[in-house]
Amino acid sequence: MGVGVGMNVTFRQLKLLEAVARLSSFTRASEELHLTQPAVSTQIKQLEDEVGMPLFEQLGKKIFLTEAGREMYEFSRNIARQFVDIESVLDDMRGVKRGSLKLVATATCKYFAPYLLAGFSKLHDNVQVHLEITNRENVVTALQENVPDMAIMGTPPDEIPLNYRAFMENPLVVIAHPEHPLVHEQRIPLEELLKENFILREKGSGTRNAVERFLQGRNLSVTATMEMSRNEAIKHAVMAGLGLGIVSLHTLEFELKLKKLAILSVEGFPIMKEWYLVTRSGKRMSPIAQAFHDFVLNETHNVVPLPQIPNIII
Amino acid sequence: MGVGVGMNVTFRQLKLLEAVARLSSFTRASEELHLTQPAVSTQIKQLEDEVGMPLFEQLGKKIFLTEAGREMYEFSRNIARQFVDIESVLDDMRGVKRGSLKLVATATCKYFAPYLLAGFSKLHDNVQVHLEITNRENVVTALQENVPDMAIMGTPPDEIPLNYRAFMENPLVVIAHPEHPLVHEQRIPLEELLKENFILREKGSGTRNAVERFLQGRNLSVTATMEMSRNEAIKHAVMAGLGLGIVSLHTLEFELKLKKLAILSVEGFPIMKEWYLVTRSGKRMSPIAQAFHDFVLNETHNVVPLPQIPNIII
DNA sequence: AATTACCATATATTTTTACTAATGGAGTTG
DNA sequence: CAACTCCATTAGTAAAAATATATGGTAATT
Repeated sequence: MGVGVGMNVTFRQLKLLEAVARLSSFTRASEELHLTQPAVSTQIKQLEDEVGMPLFEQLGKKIFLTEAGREMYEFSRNIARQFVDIESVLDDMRGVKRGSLKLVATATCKYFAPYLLAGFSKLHDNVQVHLEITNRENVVTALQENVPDMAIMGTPPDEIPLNYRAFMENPLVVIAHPEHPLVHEQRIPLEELLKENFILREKGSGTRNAVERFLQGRNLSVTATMEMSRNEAIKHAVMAGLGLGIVSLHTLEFELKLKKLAILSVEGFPIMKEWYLVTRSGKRMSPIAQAFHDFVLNETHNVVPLPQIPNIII
Repeated sequence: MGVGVGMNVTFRQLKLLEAVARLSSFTRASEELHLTQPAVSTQIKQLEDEVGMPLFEQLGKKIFLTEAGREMYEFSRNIARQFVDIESVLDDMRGVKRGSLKLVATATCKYFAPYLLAGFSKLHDNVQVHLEITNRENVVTALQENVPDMAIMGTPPDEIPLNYRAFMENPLVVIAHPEHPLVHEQRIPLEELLKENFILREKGSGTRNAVERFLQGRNLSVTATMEMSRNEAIKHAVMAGLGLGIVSLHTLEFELKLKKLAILSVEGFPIMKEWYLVTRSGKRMSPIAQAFHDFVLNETHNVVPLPQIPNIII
């Protein structure tokens, strides 16, 4: 059932009550509110009917509140106070001063998404940003359930109607141990590359899909000697000399600087994917979400460090 | 200035918001509130215009609250809660369960008014009763300023328009020291009485006025050898043998029982005044005030002990 | 007694609100 | 793909609510 408010009191009546009580005059209240005096009289009368007791009494020229009137006056002050509160909350929300932003992103985003959040947070003090990093499947169900304001992922799903915007390149590169024999070759043909052992992400992962689509376009395919569900695990396997890997360049910031891994120059690589900002179509974005959206589209390149590909001329 | 409630939100809109949010459906909300779906849509839209942000979003078939919507939902719950509170307060007031009653009374009332209050209080637990005993002048100004719900006095003033109802007799009697020579005479003629010394209330007091009017009607007058502003003082003076006094019978409860004072049998006495329950005309009596008014008119004789006049056959 | 200040009330008018009916869009379901 | 659900929107109409205008009463003021 509903709220159980039996009374048919309107805010307007409370406003009038407040004015009349404060000014001790129907006439002056009517002037303040740009009404005629009878309008005030009838409204107050209706309120009195709702309350079931007189709220004012006129003795001679003077207007007094009855006891019920005093209660209702107090009540209307309380209500007014609540309005002031909610208004300031709404003002803040409109001004992107306050609120929250909930993001969901696929695993690889953890290498750059924090830079985006940090940059955005710096601009909006009282905005709570929440980022959940999870696998692709969970990202999709989160979108379906309308949990986040937005998602960040490499390939928008097609199960649900979505809006997406690419905002950054996502180069997939082949990585090898720095002392791997292929490291110093240029423009390695794919056929040659595929003779190597590969440590890949599991089937169904965005990266794996992209690789397979890429090879399929050339009537080739790859078999993984090992499958791993974490980029970190793949990198370590490659560092351990167990084979080659294919990962997003974003995952390699430190390993390249420390020369723990090398990027191979392979024909057709890097596979150029993109990172997408994804919202459910029809989603009414909050001012904050909109602000973040704009921020990402305009400022990503200023905020996210993309590792350089050192030994390859594209 | 006013309350500063800029928003033109109506209570109705909040009710709809609450219903839509609770049922996650415009259509079902419209059914619950016996409205059509477009009516709900337009009201919510107006509310959204007031707020300046969308409150709901539709994704697929499902309706979700936006963040602003959640704030407004919370807000409407708060408001509804306040309404519930005030309603119970008003219910109590209507049922005479709660509230306050403010009385003002002239000095002599202190001998019986407490019995009225006690009797009334016994019937109404949570009613705060306040009684102020003061001189006649203050009672009048209190009435003028509309401070009390009601006044109790012996002679209603004619300076202000009033309603008054007599509720109890107020016999004025002549008192003497128990060994005064006149004590055993019956039907003492006034002329003889007036040869005595008199200790009277000051001019302008209700008792004094009544006495003077009474004598004036018979072309007589009295001069006070002493004037005192307190009934207690008069009684003590009489007990001390300084002369005769004229006081309300109500003041004599204990003195008669203890035979400290005697009442004389005087021609034309006791002067029969009455006690009046006085309200400003036009005063809208609260349920409590009304209840007290009725109580006094009906129950006074059960509650107030009126001393018997022992040695006089009226 | 006349005037003034103030509120109540009746009637007329305007504004708001809601309904009906119809349509369209978006998404879900069979 | 068709049928269906749900909400948005529009137009026309009816009903309800709020307001204005005009008038009258009461008490204070002169």
